[in-house]
Amino acid sequence: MTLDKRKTDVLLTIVKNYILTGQPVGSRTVSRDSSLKLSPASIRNIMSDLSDEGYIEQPHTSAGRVPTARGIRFYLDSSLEIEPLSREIQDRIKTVLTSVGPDFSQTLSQACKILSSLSSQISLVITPSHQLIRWQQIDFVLLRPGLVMSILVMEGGMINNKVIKVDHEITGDDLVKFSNYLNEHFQGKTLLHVRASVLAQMHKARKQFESLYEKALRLAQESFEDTTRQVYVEGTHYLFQGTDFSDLNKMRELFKMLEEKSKLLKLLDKTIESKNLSIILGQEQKLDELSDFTVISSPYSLRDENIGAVSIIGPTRMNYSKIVPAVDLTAKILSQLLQEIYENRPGFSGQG
Amino acid sequence: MTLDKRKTDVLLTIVKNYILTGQPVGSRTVSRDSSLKLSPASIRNIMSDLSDEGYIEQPHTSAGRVPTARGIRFYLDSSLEIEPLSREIQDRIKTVLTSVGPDFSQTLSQACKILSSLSSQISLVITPSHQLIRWQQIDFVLLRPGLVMSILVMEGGMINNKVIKVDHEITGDDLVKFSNYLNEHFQGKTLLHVRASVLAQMHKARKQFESLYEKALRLAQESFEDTTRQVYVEGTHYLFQGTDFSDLNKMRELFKMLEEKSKLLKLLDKTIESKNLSIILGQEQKLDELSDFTVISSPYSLRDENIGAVSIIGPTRMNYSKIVPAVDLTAKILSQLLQEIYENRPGFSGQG
DNA sequence: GATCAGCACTCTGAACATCAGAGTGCCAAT
DNA sequence: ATTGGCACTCTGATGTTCAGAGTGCTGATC
Repeated sequence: MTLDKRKTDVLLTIVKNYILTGQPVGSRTVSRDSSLKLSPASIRNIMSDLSDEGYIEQPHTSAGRVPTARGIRFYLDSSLEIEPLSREIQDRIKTVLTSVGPDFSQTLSQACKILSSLSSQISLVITPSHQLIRWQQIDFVLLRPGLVMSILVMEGGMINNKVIKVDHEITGDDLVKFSNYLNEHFQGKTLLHVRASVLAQMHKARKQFESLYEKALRLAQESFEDTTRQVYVEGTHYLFQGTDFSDLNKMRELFKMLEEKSKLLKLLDKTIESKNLSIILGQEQKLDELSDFTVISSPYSLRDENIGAVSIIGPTRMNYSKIVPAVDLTAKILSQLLQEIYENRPGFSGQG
Repeated sequence: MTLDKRKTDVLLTIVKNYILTGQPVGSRTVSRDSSLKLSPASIRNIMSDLSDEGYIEQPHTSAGRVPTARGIRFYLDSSLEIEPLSREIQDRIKTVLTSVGPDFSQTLSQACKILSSLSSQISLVITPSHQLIRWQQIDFVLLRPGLVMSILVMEGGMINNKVIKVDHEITGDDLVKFSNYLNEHFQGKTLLHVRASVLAQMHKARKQFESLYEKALRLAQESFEDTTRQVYVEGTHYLFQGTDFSDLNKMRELFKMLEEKSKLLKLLDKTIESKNLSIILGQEQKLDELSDFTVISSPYSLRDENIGAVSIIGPTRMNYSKIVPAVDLTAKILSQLLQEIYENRPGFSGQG
């Protein structure tokens, strides 16, 4: 599905102009802005072809052309030149992210804020997938008889708490034994792996282990549940800046979606899988809540494995060449930070 | 600032009608709807007086009248008849709130959700003020050398975590000593009190205590900081339902505010102080971000002391007689739950 | 055969006029 | 005090006109 030089040139001129102005683009504008020296009449012929091929469309007979999702996609794939971020902005992101405390979830929250303010768009950041991240240590604290808090420390310094109901007979000493046992056996594994092992062990447990360890495993399993995953959302008010789309319904749908964590997680988790930054056009994906919106998402990683993602969401018509590198850099810096924390962790420095 | 029977009657008719329709109310409508049997012409005279006294105003010369903040306030103070909630809805709130796990912050989050869906408005719930709630127990967990997690359990079962940087020399044994010391001395005090005591003790510490306890106190102080307070927000999309106000700017301002936790907390914390439910008219309070919006907020309590609040925020024109009791009841049930948890706590059941 | 000037045609959106409807204020009659 | 009547005002819907922007097509030109 390639286009010849002329068509490409015309299409890109249209897309760029549209992104800049938000208005349909006419043949005369293209003739003026394009590098090819053609009269509007010739341009019109080319535009007619592009319409037939589905790259652009007319809101009505006598309007200019507006790029379709396909047209935007072509632009993104073929010619998105990424403006390198100014040294100043790079430093700003870096200092903001390194200046927060030792709690990595706060770093993520900060990443969300800075990204939103840099891009003037809604920003989303998801905490690491429990499926993918390795754990480092688990602790249990007896809050009162029958109630335990589990504290799960992951590689990279992320921390997860959960309050769990247990038998009233379990004592603080039991909990220490539990955590020792679990730390010994499962350190350095992903939660996905741990959960599978736990289930397998529990199966065997009936014969081999005393019931104490059965309880430990059951407790571990509950701690690993995905309920503590988070989505940080910032900058919702930016949605009101593009006053151009009067379609309040679309906005409402979006806000509804932003409140449904599970839906957001499902969408963004998909972007973790792709190696690099991904751009999702709502129109293209037939996502009702996202029609007219675009998601730009880039995964962050630890030990070269993607575990989470930072994203922005905004109107299809946005300044990609400015925003893409911002999302990209934020993700990269997060990865770098994680790696540093990982390498400095106690007891592991020096060895693999 | 009382009004005679006739004026009162006319004003209330106007307010009720306006809340119902959102449209300016004319003299004929009032004549028809009001209980006094007066012709439109007479009504007009009364309305003219009400205008002069600032209870109602005209959008333009030939429009009907719209109540001012003052008019709404009069309605709220004088004649708000609260529809009792149906048994069904009462039960629904109760079951939702009692069905969540042992973590009280999840109960609060659920309260926010159910309240938003019941009222079809944006709902806000704030976690207990650290100034006001008493603590029950503190624990420390050594995450790695130099990094500690503090776990603060409050009366009523609320739990607060914080990750704190400490000296690398502090060991797990030290932490146990710390928590024993703190639990012994400060259990049952409010955090405000504890913080003051800690500061005082630290002053004396130089002479009387060994440096270990100085460290304990310093750690305690950091755990008590207000940074972990939360605001739950749900139902933002409901703001789009009243399509009538095209003023996107107002909406944008509101969303901006909803993202600023500190500002929200400041606003809502004030409502904790009042004994019962309070209604804040943005217009009345000269709150820029809230002009045209109303906040209905009711405190929840433990041991007859207000510690937090549940609220909804919506257009000035909303169904008060339906929403007020919903907010009220939600707060009451939360208080009840807290009380139950409090009374069942271990080691205290039976004694004061 | 690609290019393009020229032309007829279409559609939008702003400007303007018109008009019914809703509401007001005031006055005079009851 | 109450109210019917009347002149007045403002809004919002409707219709008309018109310039502007853009298109598609045709036929001449290189």
